[in-house]
Parts: sequence; C-alpha cells; structure tokens
Amino acid sequence: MPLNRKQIAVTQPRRVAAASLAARVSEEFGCQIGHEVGYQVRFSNVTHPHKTKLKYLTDGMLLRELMIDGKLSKYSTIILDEAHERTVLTDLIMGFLKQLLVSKQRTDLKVIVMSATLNAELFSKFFNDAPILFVEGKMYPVGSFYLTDSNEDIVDTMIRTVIQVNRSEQEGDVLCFLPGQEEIDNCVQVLTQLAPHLPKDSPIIVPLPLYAQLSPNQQAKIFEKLPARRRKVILATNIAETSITVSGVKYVIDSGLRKVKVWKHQLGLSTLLTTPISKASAKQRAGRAGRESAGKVFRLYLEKTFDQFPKQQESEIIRNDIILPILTLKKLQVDDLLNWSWLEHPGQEAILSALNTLYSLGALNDSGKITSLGYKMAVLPLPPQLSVVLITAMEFGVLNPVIDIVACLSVDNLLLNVGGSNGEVRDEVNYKRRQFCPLGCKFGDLIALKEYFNYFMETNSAETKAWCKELFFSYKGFKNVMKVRHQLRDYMIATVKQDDSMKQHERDGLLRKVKLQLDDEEQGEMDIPKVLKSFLKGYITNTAIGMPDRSYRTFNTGQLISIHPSSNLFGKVNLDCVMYLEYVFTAKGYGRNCSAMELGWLQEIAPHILGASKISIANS
DNA sequence: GAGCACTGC
Repeated sequence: MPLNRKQIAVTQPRRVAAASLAARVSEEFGCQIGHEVGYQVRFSNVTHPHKTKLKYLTDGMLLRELMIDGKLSKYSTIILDEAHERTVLTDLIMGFLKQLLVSKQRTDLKVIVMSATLNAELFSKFFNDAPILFVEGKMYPVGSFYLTDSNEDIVDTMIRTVIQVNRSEQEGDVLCFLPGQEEIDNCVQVLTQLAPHLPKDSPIIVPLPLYAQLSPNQQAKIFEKLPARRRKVILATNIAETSITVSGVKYVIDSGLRKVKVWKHQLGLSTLLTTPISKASAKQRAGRAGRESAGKVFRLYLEKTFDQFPKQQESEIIRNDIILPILTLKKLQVDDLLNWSWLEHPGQEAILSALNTLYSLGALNDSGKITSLGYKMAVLPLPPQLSVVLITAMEFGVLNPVIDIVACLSVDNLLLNVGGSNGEVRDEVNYKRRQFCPLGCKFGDLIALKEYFNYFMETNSAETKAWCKELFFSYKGFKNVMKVRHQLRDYMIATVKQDDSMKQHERDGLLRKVKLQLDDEEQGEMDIPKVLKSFLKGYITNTAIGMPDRSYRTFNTGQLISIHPSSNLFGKVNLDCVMYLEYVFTAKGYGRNCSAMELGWLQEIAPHILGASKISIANS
C-alpha cells in the first residue's frame, strides 16, 4: 500500500474520549463522523473502509489490531495520546512499536507520543532520544492555598473548608476530591444537614456525590442547572480527575488522598489503601478549577507535604497483576520476557509469578511455550481465569449459563451501591434482592447473577427499568451485559471454528454441540454443580475451607479470610468450602464474589492440588 | 457482622 493511502491512528485510554475527539475533529474538518475522521472502540466501529484517514481508537483496540497484524501495516502514523497516564495497554503498545522500529520491520512508520511535560524525558529516552516538542496548553491561572496546620480528620476539614469557601468566595461551583465513597457519603450527609443553617448572605450550597458506583441517573445530577444563588458542591473520587468533566467549577478542594489497588503477587491478593496523591495528580485536580476562567485550589495539606509527594503515581504495570499482559506477549511470540522492550520493567518476580499462574491455568506448557488453550485464552476479551472458565464450561455442556454469568462479571457497577449512609434503605434493598435469587442465597453470588439476569431477560423493558431502580441494579449495565454476552457467544463459536488442534469432523461435531448449548430454546434447569465446577477450573487457588472454629482459611496458604459483606453468603459460617473470584485486603482479608462449594468438587477438578494444601481438611 | 478508586478488549 502506498504510504499516503495509509491511515493515521490516535489512541486514547478511554472509550468516551475516542468517540468525543472524533466528533470534535470531524466537525472542525468539516466531514461526517465516520468518513474521513472516525473512531473505533469496543462495540462500535464508526469508520469507513476506504475513506477514513484519521482514526481515533482505544489503546486496547490497537493492541487487538496488533495481534492480527503485527506490523500495523495499514497505518502510516501512530499517535499515542495521554501516554503520561501510563496504563498497562499504552505501555505495551509502546514496547511493540519500539520493536517494530528497532528491528526495521517498519522503516516508514511514524510514532508520536503525546504526554504531559512531566515525563516527556522518559518517552524520549525510550525511543532512542527522540526529539521533544513543547505545545502550550490553554489554561486559566489557578491560585493555590495550603493548610497552615496539618489536618486530623479529612471529612471534618473538608466540611469546614467548603463552608469557608462558600462564605468568602465569589460565585462558581466547588469540586472536592476525596479518597472514597465512605468519606463522600459522610460529607454529603453533614453538608446537607448544615445547608439550611448557613449565613443567608452566601449562596445556598447543594452537595452532590460523584463516584462510579452511583447510578447514571444520580451521576447526571451534577450536570443539572440550578436556580440562582445556589452553589453546587460536588464531592468526587478520582472519577472527576480524568473521566468526568463538570463545567462551572471555579474552586477545587483537594484532600490530597486517593485509593489505590495494589496487587501483591507474593500473596496472590490485592490491597486497597488510601494513599497520598502525586504532584502530577495534584496539578491535574487543580487544573479542574481553571477550565473556563481563573480559579482557586484549596489543598487540605501543608505546602511542605506537597513537596514530599512523589512526582507521579506508580504506573499500572508496576502495581497490577500482569497475567494478561504476559499472555498477550506470549501470543505475540515474545519468548524472552525478561529482556523485552519494557517501557518500565515490571520486575523478574512479577513476571515469574504471572508465568506460574499461566502455567497452572494450562496456557503454557512445561517449556513455557503457549498451548492451544493459551491461544484461545488470549483471543477472548476476558481475564485469563475467566477464559479458562468459559472453555471448561463448553466441555461441561453448560456454556449458556456460564456465558451469562461471565458477561455480568465483565460489566462494572452492575449492582449499584445503595448509597448514602441510609442503613434502612440498604437493608430493605438487600431483602428485596434476595427474593430474586433463592438459589443465589444458597450457592452464592455467581448463581445470583444468573438469576437476576434471567429475570432481566424474561420481562419487558418498562418492567425491568422499574425493577432495576427498585433493586439498585444498573439498567444500562444490563444492556451492556447483553452486548458482552453476544460478543462472547460469537467468540466461542469462532474459537471452535479456528481450532486446528482437531480434525475436520471432530470440529464440526463440537460446533454442533456448542451451538446446541447456546440455543436458548434448549435450556432446561441449570446444572449448578457443573456451572460452579467450571469456575473452579479458573479459580482453583481462590478457595477457602471452613474450619471447626467457624473461620475460613485459604486452601493453598492457610491464610485467614472472611466473606465480604457485599456477598450473599456473608454471615454464613458453616460452609465446607468457599470459592471467591477476588481476594482483597482492606481492614482484613476478604473474599469477594463468593460461591459455596463442595469438597468433592475440588477433588474432582484438581486432585493434584489437594495434596499440596497447607491445611488439613481431614477433620472438616 | 461491615464496606472498591479508575480503565480496556
């Protein structure tokens, strides 16, 4: 293809950004979106096969394209935007692009990395001292103010600062950054109570919470226009730092804190801790006050403390588990992982731990080469554990229910937080939810998801909308479940069609079997043991045994673990065995998304692991 | 008997 016929790709870490940038640029360029300028993200491809010259896409999408065409031949130029955010996917793409350039597989490819100035050096060095261009951004000045005494209680300090800002500052909305929803709910509650009692010569404050687990409806409140003499006080998590932009904000109050999930590969669990933000993050938060006019940021920490903040946050590739990235690299025929062109090396231990997990999932063989199962896993748009679950479900003949459950698991914030600190409403919602999952109450959260999903499928949309509202389920989330479900069904059929490890007639036979499994008309009662055993194949190490003292201990290491309060099985102390999809350490070790298992199922799925357990299960 | 920030295919 001649160079000038090739496309220009611009990657974005978030889907909405890809879509809205394409809309803006096509308008400025004067074309219909999807013609010369288009975008491609999961579930929507707004491009033209011949016309599109400039394509906005998510970095995950570009990585998919890399798997199909390792040379990215259809592009003349790749522009990586927001590279400073250092998502795992942007990091990986950068490593591949470097390989393409260094190995001279592509001599005509231009790569442009766009980043905040702060870490331009890092990218320049990585691409063999590539030249750096500086582009001034348009931004109004933002004055910063710091505390003069260190604060004791962040919620209390936040509330007092809001009141003071409201009393002494000109009109303009206030955006407050807090670490988590607990702090936000507390602040909203107190400020709502105080609002009517504040001095009458100041605007009336309208406190509004903003975090991911609120329903789209509740989130939309922050965009509503208020009557005169009111002032929005938005209390938000990091969601307002990059994902959601609110107009009208003139003042930012920054707690200087955020919550970070860090994966501990030595322990096989993640921790969720409140930690100080970075200087880069503090700047980004402050910038939210200067988008439309000059603004102010009130930082709830000492200036000295700011100076001690790290320059930037630890990158994702350092703090996340890298099981999927390692599988992706293996799929792309990278053998020497330790010496690959990592933008930032995740460390030998993390790599070995990921390899180990992939080996036990069956994705790699004894010599570390990717297996045919591993190929299938790498193609599915799921974490490797869930890919194993799907492939096992196909063998067990329970693909239909398992796809539905996995689709539910793939959608974030499907089950919303009841929100606020209203205990009565919460208990009532929990009670109502239980009415819809009689089997889930017994077998746990995975089966409950299937029961909810069945109800969603069986009723008409007006009813389901009301049902979702009443039970605090996300209607939009369930709509997304449908999209994922559809995609997974297609992928599973494609997986069989492309499986060259068996003969033609075997493949045809399996294909018929799979299609039969997916035929909704054929579905009878769900075979719960088989469904849960499919999950066990992917999560065999995530099991805990019920001990005589009514506690649970993890099966492989003997650690104490509790059932998370959000689980249907919360409070149950007499289960033989619990399987959890995630092990998080906050106040203590919690298993999240739990299912009740029989010891016999463990024995059946992983007899070899049973012998290696650190705890004795003879007496239970 | 107590609580999860965000993003991607």
